[in-house]
Amino acid sequence: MVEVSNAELRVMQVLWQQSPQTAQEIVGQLQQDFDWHEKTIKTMLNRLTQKSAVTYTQQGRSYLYSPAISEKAYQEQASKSFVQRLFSGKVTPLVAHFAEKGELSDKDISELKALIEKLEDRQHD
Amino acid sequence: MVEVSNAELRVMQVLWQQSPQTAQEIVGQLQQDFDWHEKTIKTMLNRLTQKSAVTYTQQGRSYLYSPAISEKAYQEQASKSFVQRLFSGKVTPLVAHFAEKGELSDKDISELKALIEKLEDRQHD
DNA sequence: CCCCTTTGATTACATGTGTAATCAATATAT
DNA sequence: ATATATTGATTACACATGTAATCAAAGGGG
Repeated sequence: MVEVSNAELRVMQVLWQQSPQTAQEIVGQLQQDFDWHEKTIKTMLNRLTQKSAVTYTQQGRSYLYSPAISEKAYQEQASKSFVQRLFSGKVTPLVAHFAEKGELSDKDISELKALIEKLEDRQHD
Repeated sequence: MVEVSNAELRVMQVLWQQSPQTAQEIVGQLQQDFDWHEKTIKTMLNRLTQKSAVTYTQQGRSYLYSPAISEKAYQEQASKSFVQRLFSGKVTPLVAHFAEKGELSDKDISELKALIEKLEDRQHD
């Protein structure tokens, strides 16, 4: 399983949003949100390619970068291991925390409700 | 916000389960689950006290350790920042992943349902 | 053709983390 | 009292991470 650090994740997210992109484009995207030096971002791209989390194709004198792992796959893997570590694999307590802290909007609640109903239907198989 | 590493979290969990405990007891607990050297665990206790995640009271020649932050507080803080980082703060997509992967038992589903219903009631205020 | 710019590659360096070993103070056994 | 064992404190060391600077190769401008 590819380990992506916190800062590296930001780079992945830019690539998940759109790919392929040149380093220059990626730097542009990230600098809209973070105060990161271009060199710093290049280092991350380098490390991400080394970990095979990002691939590239030569494009003239520069590269075109793409994610090598999908956002969905990453989210699933990371969520599972997070919930495992903190909640012994149970997701309900996590949701309960959000609920308790009033972090759920009405929209969130109805989405969750819809999700649960779909799951209940599936139980009747 | 206190940053607790992965390995350190294991120590915290032992203390959350029961406290206070001596280093020896903590080592005993952890070695049931992990192949960690006693020295390693002592180091973690030391680092945790330095970060003020764990407190202690002198007990003769040794210490009695206790968590300085509650499990609940830690879970809340960590969950919030995790969901923020990966899902822009939305918890539903995380639950959806679990659902999709069949990680939810019937019991999980009914617990979630009960939770949602309670939340809906609250909406009627 | 030669110099400057751009781009990825390499190197740097402080701090965190996993994983211990050694040290120093103290209690204990003989 | 002295040697030993125990306990926390200090030191060690490799690898990860955040944050860049420098290097080297390759194009572009004059």
